[in-house]
Amino acid sequence: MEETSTTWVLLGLLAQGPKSGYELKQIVDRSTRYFWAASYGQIYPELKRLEEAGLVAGKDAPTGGRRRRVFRITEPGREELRGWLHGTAARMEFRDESLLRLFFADVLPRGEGLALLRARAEGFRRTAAELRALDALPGDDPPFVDLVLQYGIDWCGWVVEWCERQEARL
Amino acid sequence: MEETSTTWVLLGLLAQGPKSGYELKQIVDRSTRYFWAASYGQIYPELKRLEEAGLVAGKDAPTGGRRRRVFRITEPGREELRGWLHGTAARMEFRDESLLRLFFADVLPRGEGLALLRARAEGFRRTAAELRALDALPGDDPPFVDLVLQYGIDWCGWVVEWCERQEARL
DNA sequence: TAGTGCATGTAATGCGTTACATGATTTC
DNA sequence: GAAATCATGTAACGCATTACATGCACTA
Repeated sequence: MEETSTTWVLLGLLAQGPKSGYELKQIVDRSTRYFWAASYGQIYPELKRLEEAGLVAGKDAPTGGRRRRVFRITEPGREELRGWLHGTAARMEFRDESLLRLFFADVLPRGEGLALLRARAEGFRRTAAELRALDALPGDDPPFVDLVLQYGIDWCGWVVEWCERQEARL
Repeated sequence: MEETSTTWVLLGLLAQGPKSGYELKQIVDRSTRYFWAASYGQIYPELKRLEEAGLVAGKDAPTGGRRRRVFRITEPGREELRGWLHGTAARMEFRDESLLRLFFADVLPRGEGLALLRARAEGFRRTAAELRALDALPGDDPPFVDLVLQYGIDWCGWVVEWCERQEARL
């Protein structure tokens, strides 16, 4: 099976326990979407592909008359996941508009350029608050899940400080 | 005109002086692509659109018998660019595979999880070196262009330290 | 004269989101 | 009984990359 970018999110989340497509989307939106997004249009077809490849197994599990399909990871699926975890190639892509603005700030008068630094700091302050709220949510996350959340918070804090430092310097 | 994500890179780069589509691509690949990529398949059609909208002006400037078309930004183009620079909405998207790996590291034995931290640090050490090489290149960049490069270098350094700190802690 | 770099452009393809259709259940 | 939420799925669309076609110019 040809792996897509959603393969690993789904396999990784299902390794923590069986879930429906809908649940997977909810979880992604509260966790990985900050560094690895996935939409319904990818999740449902990909689950089908994973099932055909035998990496996950789906089972009908309706709640009342409402249809529902829960997937669990299979042993070959776990194997595949471990293989990927041991891999080294790490795709990495960013699209950071406020950084792009900063990059072109030379066309503006000095003061307005510095305002862009302030705006960037402000944006990251907001994201930091968002992540701290996620952190404060009840529920006990496994250590590495927690570590990554902490990374996000620390990173936002660092960016804010960096912007403030540069603004002061210039 | 409907703005796309390439609109601003092109307008911003052309604000620093007239360039051909080919040159724009070269510059993007050595600078903005770290936080804002653009390919030929976007650049050439977008230049055409920008010209139709009067935001840039193209002129044939062949070198010998080799055809070549150079674009400069117009006053309305500059206006448009300034408008965007003053905007606040800042799109921001990441795809960071090594972070995704870390997020799922709980399925691995402790030691192998920590190895993922080391691998991440290693990746960022390499990127830092790449950026420092760009920085060492001759040529005098405007202050904010330089600032953004410095941001990249500092950020990579911070990530490396963060990973080392966490590895030591766990 | 072969290989590399300059230069433009597009077609095919793939990735990913958005919006929608459908319908059951829960909550107010 | 209206609204929100659970739940699945797909079609249409837009964004972006890749690969290719074309051809000139330089250099080893």
